[in-house]
Amino acid sequence: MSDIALPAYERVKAFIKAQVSMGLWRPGAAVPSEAVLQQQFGISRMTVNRALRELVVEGVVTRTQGSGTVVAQLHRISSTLALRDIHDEVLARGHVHSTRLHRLAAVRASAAQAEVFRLRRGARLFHSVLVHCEDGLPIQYEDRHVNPAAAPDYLGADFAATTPTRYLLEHAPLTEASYSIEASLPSPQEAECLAIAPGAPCLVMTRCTVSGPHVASLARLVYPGLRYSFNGKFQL
Amino acid sequence: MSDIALPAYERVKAFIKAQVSMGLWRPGAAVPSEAVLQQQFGISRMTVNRALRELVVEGVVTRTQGSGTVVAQLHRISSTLALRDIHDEVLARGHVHSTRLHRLAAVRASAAQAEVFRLRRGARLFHSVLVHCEDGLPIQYEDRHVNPAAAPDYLGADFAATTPTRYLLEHAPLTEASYSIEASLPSPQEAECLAIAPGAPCLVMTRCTVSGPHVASLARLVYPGLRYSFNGKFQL
DNA sequence: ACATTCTAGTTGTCTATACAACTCGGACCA
DNA sequence: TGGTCCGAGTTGTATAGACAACTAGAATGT
Repeated sequence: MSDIALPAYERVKAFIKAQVSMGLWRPGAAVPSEAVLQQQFGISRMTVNRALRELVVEGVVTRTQGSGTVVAQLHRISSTLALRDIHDEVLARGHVHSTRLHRLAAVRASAAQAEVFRLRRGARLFHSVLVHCEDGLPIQYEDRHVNPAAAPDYLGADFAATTPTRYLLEHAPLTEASYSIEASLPSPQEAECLAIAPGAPCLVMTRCTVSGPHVASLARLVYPGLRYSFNGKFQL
Repeated sequence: MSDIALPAYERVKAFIKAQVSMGLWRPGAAVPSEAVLQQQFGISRMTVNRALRELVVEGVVTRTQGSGTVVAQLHRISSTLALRDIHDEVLARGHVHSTRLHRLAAVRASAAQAEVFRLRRGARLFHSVLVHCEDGLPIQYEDRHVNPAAAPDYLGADFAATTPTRYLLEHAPLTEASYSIEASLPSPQEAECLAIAPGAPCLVMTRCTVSGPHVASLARLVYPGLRYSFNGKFQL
């Protein structure tokens, strides 16, 4: 097709992927050793090694030192669910993004919040509530608590010009993040802000980010179930 | 900590990640060239090159031939949402998995289905409906259509002993998959099978898999929103 | 029969070198 | 002024060789 002079390591990768994809090499089957592939392709071992290492990262094969290389059991969907700023996301779809700020204040941590942030109960936290719209239609209700230690000037941010996600990425470099996605019903306030019925199902993403030594932020992101979906794709 | 004699390329990776994580090198900032790092660490250029290539895969930096290496703008969450068999998933949690088969039959493709499967309307498809339980509690309603060309013996599979996901992974090697996650309300039948109220919100994953030349399967997986969530984690 | 040792084969890491491909800015020229 | 060319710097790919670390099975000895 479009493979004029593909690099050698890509040729090796393509060859192995083809065998797996066609079902000739089934999960658990042995892949030829580096020495064999080196001879078959007439290239150096380091080049073969690079190809196989990259296939490990892609989840196509697994390798064991001393033993050999085998086709991986389950082929992962590497969905790379990006921690993407919703502003960019909307723009990428060619639409207009706008924001309504509902609340921006300092609060005291509840017991549950204190535990998440690894602070003591009653410690100072920042609290922001925004609604994000795509072409005027609400698509995300963002309820966020922020650790002042990670972003001391959070209350002074201009959320007409930037989003909390972007502000935090820029002021509190990300070292770790975890999330959970579930379905639930919106609270009365969330339903009103999103302009949906109280019984309309919603996608709720709860996201916790860590920056250096601090738990930086805990966000509850509510999406109207009928107007939003997470999508992903995987290719061998 | 636990870093006695880390490989040289890991030391370089750790060094760069630390600079980024601590905010000393901000997104867009230039990373020292391979030649500079080579001298600083007293190692060969190939080793530095490996470290930087791996950081590209991990989404920490971006590189441009001729220009240089810079800290990536947005740090991805590489959640590797696995196409994991629900049977294994339940077992991994230390619980008991069981299955109820509701339907297993050949049907004719609707117009919409024909388009997804790239077949003509009225073509033969297999249709299976199962409910998966964790410790007896329903957690997934699985409505699946399968392309006979990809798995001709699907109707003969023993879904008391295996799951459709596993059967297909074994009989139709995966080359591509796409999915979409959204929130919605269950149909009356789905609500009954999952033993939830008709108004209870659900997570719905629609998943399409491709095997070689065939679109192999289209599945609608319904999870009770209150009993299930997708989780992911990312670490720099 | 059992435990130990050895060995061939495999992957993991690293080096020094080489050339190709590309970018970007400055020098040069019209 | 404006365009062209060149060259230093950078990343991309590839090689041949070396040694370390590990596995699994064969050979050996008790």
